[in-house]
Amino acid sequence: MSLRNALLAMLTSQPMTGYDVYKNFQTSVGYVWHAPDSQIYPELRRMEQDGLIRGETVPWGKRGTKKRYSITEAGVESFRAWLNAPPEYQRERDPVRLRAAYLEWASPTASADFFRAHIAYHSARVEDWEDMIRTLRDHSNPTLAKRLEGKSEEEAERITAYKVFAYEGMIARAQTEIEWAEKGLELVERLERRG
Amino acid sequence: MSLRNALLAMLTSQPMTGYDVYKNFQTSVGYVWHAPDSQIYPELRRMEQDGLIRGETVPWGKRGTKKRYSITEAGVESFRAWLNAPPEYQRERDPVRLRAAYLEWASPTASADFFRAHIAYHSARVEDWEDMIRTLRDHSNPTLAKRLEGKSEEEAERITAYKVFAYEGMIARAQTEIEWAEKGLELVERLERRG
DNA sequence: ACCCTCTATCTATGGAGATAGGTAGTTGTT
DNA sequence: AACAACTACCTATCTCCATAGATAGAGGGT
Repeated sequence: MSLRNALLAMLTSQPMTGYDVYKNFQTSVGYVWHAPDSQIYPELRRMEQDGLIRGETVPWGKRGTKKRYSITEAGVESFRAWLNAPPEYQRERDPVRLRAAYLEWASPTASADFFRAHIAYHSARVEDWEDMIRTLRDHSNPTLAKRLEGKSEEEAERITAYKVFAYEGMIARAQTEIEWAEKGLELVERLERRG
Repeated sequence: MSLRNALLAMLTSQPMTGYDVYKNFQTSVGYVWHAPDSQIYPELRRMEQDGLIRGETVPWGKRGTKKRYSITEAGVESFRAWLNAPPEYQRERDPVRLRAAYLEWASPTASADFFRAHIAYHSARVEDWEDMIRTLRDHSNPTLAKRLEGKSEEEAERITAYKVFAYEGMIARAQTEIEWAEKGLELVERLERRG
């Protein structure tokens, strides 16, 4: 049900077409929640049927049309209910740790490469999220800008603070992964040196 | 494909029935990779068809039978290939961070409860994993004990070290989550006090 | 003999998501 | 006029996983 709430979250900022949402999922929000268009369009249709959003056909060019969705009162209610409900946790399913636990079966080179790839991946994510925080802080983020229209200084600060804090959480997690993988390299070095 | 490799990982220790695997997935290995029996039994059948494991029907009581699976050479090969291949990363999909980013829509009480639940959940996981590390270190873990049979002191140390290191990674991640959620409580306190 | 719990396995349904296509109109460039 | 690139939306298939059942024998206690 998180996809549905990710979509509602976006539509609380402004009305959007499925394509707009898809584009946002590829860039900004996509760094927290990703979804392909083949999942977005059908879900939007279902949400309209459930009365959470309302779609209106608007012209596009001479002959073309597109459908722009707006969140309804029921949609806002549903989104609020999700945020106020206690969180649910998935069972643990961690492919990286699963592999790490059995590295005695891998070659020393592959083990080291594994940790180096882990560091590279999370370093790249840290940069993405730091960029994201920058656009949130200086309000150059268009979705946020739209969201803050007509809001008081205090409200704007509050809204921005939660978003920045969420991305800081992503960064903290990634940095922990990097530190762990660096220790992993040392461990491989120590255990496999004598081989 | 990680389920398949989690199953292979278990069967590198000793031959097991589907039920044995299921039990282990609920306790030891389940703290890294969880799977329900409705997923385990069919996957084992598919793996047998693919020649990765071999099943033999063994008697159980007077009339009953059960099927015990052993890993084959091809299975070991496939497991090794997985461990030596570069890791693949899923797209980001983080329901906790998604919620955190939109806490301006939640009530202050619900926001604080959300972070407290996050702390409680991860604290419980830390205890589970610390227990797990204890049973690995003192070799009271039966699956590990079986795995270390006939191994040299050095080999045993090496095998154990990777498993401990994997769980240390889980703990590090959980502790980062706890620290983040504690900062979240402070943030809620600061932002919502004046409401 | 009865009952409970554990062992051992199976099926069925549905949601979520990945992957890989397809169609059609628009806009801008050469 | 041709074209590429982008906007806008749709479909199909497949795997994974959750959830919720069902069946049947084993082992132990009352």
